[in-house]
This record gives sequence, C-alpha cells and structure tokens, in this order.
Amino acid sequence: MRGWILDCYPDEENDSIVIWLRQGKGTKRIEEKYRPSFYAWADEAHWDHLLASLDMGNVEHTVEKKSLWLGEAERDVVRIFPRHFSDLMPLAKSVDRWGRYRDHRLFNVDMRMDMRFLLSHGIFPMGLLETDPWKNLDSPFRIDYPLPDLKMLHLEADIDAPQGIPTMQDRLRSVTLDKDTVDGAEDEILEGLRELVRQRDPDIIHTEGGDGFLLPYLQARAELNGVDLVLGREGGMRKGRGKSYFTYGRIVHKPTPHRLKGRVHIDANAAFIFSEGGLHGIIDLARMGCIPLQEMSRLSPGTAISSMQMTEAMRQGTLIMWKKNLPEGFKTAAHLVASDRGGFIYDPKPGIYGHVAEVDFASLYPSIMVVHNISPETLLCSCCPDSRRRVPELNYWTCEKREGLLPIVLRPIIQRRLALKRLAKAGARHKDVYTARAKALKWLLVTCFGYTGYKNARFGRIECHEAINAYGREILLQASEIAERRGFHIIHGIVDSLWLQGNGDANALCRDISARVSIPLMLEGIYDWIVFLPNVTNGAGALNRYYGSFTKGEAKVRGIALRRSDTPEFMRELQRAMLGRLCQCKDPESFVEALPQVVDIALGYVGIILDGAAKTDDLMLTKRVSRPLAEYRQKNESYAALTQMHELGFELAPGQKVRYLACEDADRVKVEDFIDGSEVYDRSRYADLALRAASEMISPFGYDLDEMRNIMGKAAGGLWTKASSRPRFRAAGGEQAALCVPPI
DNA sequence: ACGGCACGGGG
DNA sequence: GTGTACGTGCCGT
Repeated sequence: MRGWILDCYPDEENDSIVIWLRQGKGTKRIEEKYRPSFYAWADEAHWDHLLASLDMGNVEHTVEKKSLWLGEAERDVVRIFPRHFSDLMPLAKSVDRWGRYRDHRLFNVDMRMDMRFLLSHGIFPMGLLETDPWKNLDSPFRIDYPLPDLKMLHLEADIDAPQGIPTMQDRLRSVTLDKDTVDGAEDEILEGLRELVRQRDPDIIHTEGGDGFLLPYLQARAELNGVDLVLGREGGMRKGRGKSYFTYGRIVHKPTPHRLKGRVHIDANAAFIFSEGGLHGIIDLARMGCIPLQEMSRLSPGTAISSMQMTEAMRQGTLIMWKKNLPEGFKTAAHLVASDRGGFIYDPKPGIYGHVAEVDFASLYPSIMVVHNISPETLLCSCCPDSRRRVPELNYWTCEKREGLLPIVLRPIIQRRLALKRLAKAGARHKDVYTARAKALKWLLVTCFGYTGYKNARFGRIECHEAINAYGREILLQASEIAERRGFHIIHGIVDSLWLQGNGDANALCRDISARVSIPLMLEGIYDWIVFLPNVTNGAGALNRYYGSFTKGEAKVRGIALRRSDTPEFMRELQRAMLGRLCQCKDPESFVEALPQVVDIALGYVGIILDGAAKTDDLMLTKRVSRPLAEYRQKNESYAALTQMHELGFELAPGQKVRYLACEDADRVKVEDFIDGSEVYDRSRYADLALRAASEMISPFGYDLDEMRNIMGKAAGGLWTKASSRPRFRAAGGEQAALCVPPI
C-alpha cells in the first residue's frame, strides 16, 4: 500500500503501534506489534554488576556497539528490551537505581513511543511511503512534496449558558460542522453530529477551545443522553493531562489535550504553530521533527526543534541521554560577568529623527551557530585545543574538524526558509503554502537560541548560549564600525538591528557588512522619521519603545500600549488614530507642526470616554492571571475579577486570561462573560488610561502626562477634575528631546 | 518607598 | 513535557 501517515499512536494494551494511513482516496488503519528498547552503559568496574542484575531480573538484553555522545567513538552498551510498553519507564528506573552511585548511565529512555517507531523504520509523518515493508518515497527536507487532499472542517456548538460561561451542566442547542448545523433535542443533535462526521469524513476537525471545553463537553452530554458519540475514525479519545507551566518568562495554561483516533483534532487555542503557520506549517514540522500531526499541533516550537535534533542524533547513531548531565565548566567571577551579558544594546537619545535607515540581521543567532559551529559537543572540544575558531571575549573555542549537531540541524532550516520566502515572493503557484511553511520554520529559529541556555534542553549547554551572545555583540560592533566608516551615524541598536542616519548607500553597506561577518544583513527600510521614546522613570532613552513611518508608507510600532495584549481596544484605536495623522508627515518638522492636531484627536477620544459614550466591548482589559485566587497578595483588578468568578463557581488556572470592564461600583470590575448591559464603566479610570496612551507617544515633545491632564482639564471646562498624579522622578534638568535632522 | 503583578520580542 | 533574563510601568500597601 501507498500513502501518508496521518496519525500514529501507541496502543499500550496490545504493545502495538496504530497507524492511520491516508491514501489518495480513503484511509487505512494498520496495527503493528512493536518492541521498544533502551540502553544502559557502565564503566568497567560496574559493567559486570549491570549485566548480572539484568540476568537476575530475567530482563531480555543484548550487547551492542553505540556512541554515547555526539562524535564519540562507539563502545559496548547494553540494549534492554522491556516486556511491555508500560514496563519501559519502571524498568529504566530500576536499572538506574541498581547503579547506586549513578554508576549506570541510561539512554533512549524518555522518548515518545510514536517517534521511536517511526525512527526505527526511518519513516516520517505526512511523507509519501510504501507499507510492508516500510519504504520512503519522499524525504523530510524537500521543498516541494506530494500531499493528499486533506479535508479540514470547523466544529462549534451553541450552548444554552444562563450564567454567561458555559458549563458541563448546560444544554446543547445545536452544533455546526463547517456549513451544516444540527439542532433539535440533545440526543438528536449528538447522533446527528456523529452521522455528519461519518458522512463528510474530514481528516482534520478544527475547533477553538476543543481541548479546554468543547470536546469534553460534547462527550459529557453524549454520556448523559446515552449517545455513543464518535468523532474520530474509531471511537474513543486519547486524553492527556492539562497543566499550567512556566515558560517564556510567564505562566501558560495548557488544557487537557483531546486527541481523536484516525482523525486529527486541531484546537486553534492550543496550537501556537497553527496560529502562525497554519496546517501547512504543522505538516512541515511534523515531517522534519518526526512527530505525528495531531501531537505536533500541540507542541511548542522549542519541542519541535528539539525533536529534530534528536532525530538527527539518532541518524548519526548516537544514543540519547536520559537526563542531560553535562556540567557547566568552572568560571571565575570576572568571567561570569563577561559571559552573562546579553545582546548588543546601544543607548538612543529620545526624540524624533528624520531619514533613518534600519538594518537587521536575518536570523542572527541561528546563523552564528552555523557560521561558528556552535554546538554542545563542538564547543571546547578536546580534539582542537588550538582551534583558530576562538569565541570573542571568552576563552572558548569551537571544533575545526567536525560540524556540530546544532549547525547540522539549523543549516537546512535556514536555507529552506530562505528558499520558501523567495518562492513566495516570486509569486509561485502555491505561494500561501510556502509562506505558511516559512513562518513555522521561523519560530524554530527564534527558539533554538534560547534552548541552548535552557537547563533541561537535551542538547543545551550554557556555554553555547554565552558564546552566541559574545559573537552577537562582536558582530554588531563590527557592523557599527563599518557603518560609521561609511559615513553613517548610529542612532540606536538592539541585538540584531541598527538604526542609522546619513547619506551613504544603505544597500551597499548591507552588502559590505554581510560579506565581512558571513551573515546576511538586510535593509528593513528607510524611515521618513522615527521616534524613540524616553523611559518614564529616569528620562533616559527606552531600549525598545519606538514608532516610525517608512518611506514606503507603512508604520512600525514597538513597545507602546497599542502592542500590549492587556490594552483595551479603545486605547489602541486612540493610538492608531494619532499614528495615522502623524504618518501623513514626511519629515520631523511637519511632525512637530502636526502635534496640536494630534493632541486634539486624542482629546476627542478622551471626550467620548467622559461622555460615557464608549462601547464597553472596546474597554475590556485583558490579563493573564499568574496564580490562583488564594495566592494573590495584592487586591488588584485581577484579584477582583477572579473573586467575582469564584463567587459564581468559576475558577481560572494560572496562565488563563480574564477579560473585564473596570467599573465604579464596589466590585471594581465586571468580568466580560457576566456583562448584562447594566454596567457603568469607570470614567476617570478609562480617561486616565486614554491620557496615558496619548502622552506615551508624544511626551518627548512637551506633552507629558501632567500636561495632557492640564489640557484635558481646560478642554472639559471643569468636568474633568481628576488630578491623581503620583509624584514621579523627573529627568535631570528636564532635558527636552532634540529635533534631529539629517545633514543635507 | 517598595513590593507585587503583568507585559514584551521576533515576522 | 517545559526557552532565559530582565527592563519597564502601574498599582496597592
């Protein structure tokens, strides 16, 4: 048979792997017995003890030659075969304990069962192949590859929810699959849905919040009504455990996954990569990371890149350490200071600058890893102590003889992404598909650097993180020097970007620098003007709060309220309106002339708030809560919102978001789902938010918050009396921003 | 004054 | 099954 692996998962009870093969037409279920194994190694002193223990426990094992770590020579290791899938982890723990002082090192233990199976046959999901025996007709890194015509249908439900937020107890009114709606009595709806799914036979069911609510809800209603609801190509769901976890500097909530059998459930809310790269992005990563589609849709890009590294390591014949146990090297105090510094940062002077070029390195950090061969096994390798590849600032080097794992994995991703972007730009036939794939790949590149510094990453090593940073700083310094030699003046720089003023040829500069550092530097664009905003607390230049107007007519905005996820739509709209007027200006002079008009625009918005005429929808504040209600020590708005929900029997897990309206009553807030139209929003609170949003953009030009409040007070003719300004540290000397105009 | 809480960034 | 570290700003105590 010929087809694509759409779905692949273990059947623990039968010690087998179930595969759903999508063919040109139709789908085939294949079940295959599978025998997983893991490896153990002990030094000479403990080797006999290890083998004796295995014999004593009657554990099936063989001795094989394998490499324990990237690039190391092969040596004798024991390959251990647990009797059942479910015995693997307990047995591995036993073998670990037998070596009492960590004498036994274990490998290939914590690996996904699906990936084990696929790698053992050298096959991958969503790649065309032949069965019996398994044989690839495709390779994972191809730019163009054949795919079946996948059918994805959207599923949603209408629920009678008297409390505002639907619960498991609420009645189902109707369900909609794509364009078909089923209503009637609940059991009829559920049976109708089952029949509809069977008839339309989608490969993918797409939901928004299917994991968190819809699927468990439908299942609960089906049980209550005695309906056998089947949404997969066979009955039953594969559930996991939901969790709040700490990542990316914040708490994220991940609800219990609800996976179907033989059919892929993609929950848009649980699928970060889907939101970025769509279905084709997920398919691309599933192929390269060797992870089934349905699993891939719920994973982070970090896990995807990590699985690609594992896949490559296995391909090289290296075993995968159970736990990372590469200790950090010794560092002196002075060394620590040097190595712990982050990326390159220039110090911008707040104000407006005319005619500015922005140049950015494309995928700077991943490119550094590739160009300078940075990988846990190549950094400080023992084979090249005299390597000429020295890391700047640090007494590190990288291997000259062998390319490292991280570069081997990254190089094709970088090249592939560029190729896809070029194809999309050239207006190729499947332009959207190429764009989607390129977007998914981009996230691999963004996360791979952070992963090198992550203590639990399998192929992470903190020294890699330091080395990449050190190269990054050096490269930006070199770029700055070259820019200055070519007559540019450096306004600002962060990590991989520079903002330059001057009359030189920016394209020629990019070519020059790219050639010098072997990493492509691109012209992001020329600004008619760009505003760098001051830091409110000390008046110095903020590092990443700016907005500007490109000559090609687009605006670029970073760090202000408009970009923050907790900002109400109304304040965004206000800032967009201000920006819209400012972007009509072609130079700093006309920008300054337009300011009075811009202030009027802002005051118009504040007026709407004070009149009570703003729509409550546009005033919703959104906060990602960081802890359970009981753990809040400050009685802030998040606390008030959580309390309100709690009183009605609803709880949020850390990482979930709450949306609420700030009100004047004793409750302070009204959670969005409970809004009944009787609410009166807190006018002074919102007016203040609006004034802040306005002054944030134009404070360097004489319109700080106090000034905006003054102007508003006069305009409102006494209606506006709020003067709750907190004392703030003002910039020394009250330095006003310079108006910087380019030399002619 | 100070601590608690939440957000950003890359395209 | 999970990127770190940190700056920034507002708000409550």
